[in-house]
Amino acid sequence: MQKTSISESVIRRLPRYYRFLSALECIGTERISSKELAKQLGLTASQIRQDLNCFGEFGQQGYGYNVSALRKQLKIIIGLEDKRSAIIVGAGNLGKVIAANIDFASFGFYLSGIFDIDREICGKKIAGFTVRHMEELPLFCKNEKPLVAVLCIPEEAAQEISDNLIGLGIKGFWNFSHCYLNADPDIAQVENVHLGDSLMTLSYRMSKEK
Amino acid sequence: MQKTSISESVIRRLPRYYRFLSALECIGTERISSKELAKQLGLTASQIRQDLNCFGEFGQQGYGYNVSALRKQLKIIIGLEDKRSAIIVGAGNLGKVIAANIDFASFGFYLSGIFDIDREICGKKIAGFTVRHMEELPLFCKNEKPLVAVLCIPEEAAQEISDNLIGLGIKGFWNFSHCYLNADPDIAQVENVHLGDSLMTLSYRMSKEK
DNA sequence: TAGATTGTTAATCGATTAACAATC
DNA sequence: TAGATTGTTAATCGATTAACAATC
Repeated sequence: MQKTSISESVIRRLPRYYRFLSALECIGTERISSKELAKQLGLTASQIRQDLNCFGEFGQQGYGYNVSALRKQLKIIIGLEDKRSAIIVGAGNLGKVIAANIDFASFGFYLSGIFDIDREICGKKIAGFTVRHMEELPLFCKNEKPLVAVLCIPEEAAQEISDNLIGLGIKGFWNFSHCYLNADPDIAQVENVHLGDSLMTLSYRMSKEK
Repeated sequence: MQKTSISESVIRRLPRYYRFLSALECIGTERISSKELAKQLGLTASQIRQDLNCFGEFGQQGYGYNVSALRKQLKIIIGLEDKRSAIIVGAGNLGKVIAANIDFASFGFYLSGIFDIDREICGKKIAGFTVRHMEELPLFCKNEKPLVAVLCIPEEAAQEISDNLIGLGIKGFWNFSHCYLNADPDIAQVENVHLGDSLMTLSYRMSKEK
């Protein structure tokens, strides 16, 4: 189905393609050429054709790409049609926002539980879920077998907790704690969301010293 | 002070260097070689030396780099010692989390105001700031001259509001709305935080179809 | 058929890595 | 001095862009 190994740069562009095609489909556009797509996304037509051809031949000479068909393909490629169990670990402000605002279903996940170490928070309802204490994790994971953990915990706790979670069968982390997790890529995938780094790059570009 | 133009890849690595050096300084490490730094960060020594030499000569042959001196330099390079006014636009869940959890001062910014369009929210206190109505923005910007706006608003509103803000003198956006803003890089810098795209890349890597 | 646009190969460009003289 | 490690130039690698035959 796909070329040997897809580069990180290509993977990072897939969501943009998918979102743009979704928007096109919404407004009823039926077909689009790589040239037009490139123009709208600020890329080159070559690049888009190269990227898509990593996964198959989705276009037609002389016509271009069918918007809904290509969108559907990308949806499958990115894995958005899967239904994978996810838990949130850490029910502070950030955990709450994510539970309430991320539509996991549209990313191929469903939320199956929210955990915190603070007994004050446990028992409260967030986004329809009763927050459980982290000591319930082993049993919960044994039964529910969540695949992914969203880490909304402090930096200091992240490495230890993620190690434990790997032991409980977690295979992927969406990591909001301010650290880079150390995990064997054969065992677990880590997607770091490093808000501080993001703000620093903005700071760099705003700084006068250039 | 610096080579003609710094590549995006280098800029994205600067925050990691800075954070790692901060951690080293915390535990009292005085010097470090590019070799050791590379090992710890999963990069190559060459790359680190190349990156740093974009900005100056901070090391010493036979010794390596002085941790606090290099950290200090990076702090200046990234602009973290600046004091730039920032506002939050959109005081929903996300705006609240950012107001409460991001230590703007450590990134070279200070929060000067929080705005929302919903009159229900206006007047309430968030992180010590009284939420103001967005119609106060023109006057506020004229007086306070904020440089950066953190956009915590829905996708549909983002382009229009950011255009208005540019008209009011805003020169940079930390954009949490789920869209890519269209802004002339000569006029305003945009740093997009696209949580959906981030989760999609994790989805891709977790998907079985490979 | 003629025009358009793909998939794909070749050329270019830029970023990463390796090598090494300079020097602390 | 000898060993270590830098700054920097050269070599390699990979990603992007250009070109074009295939074909709808």
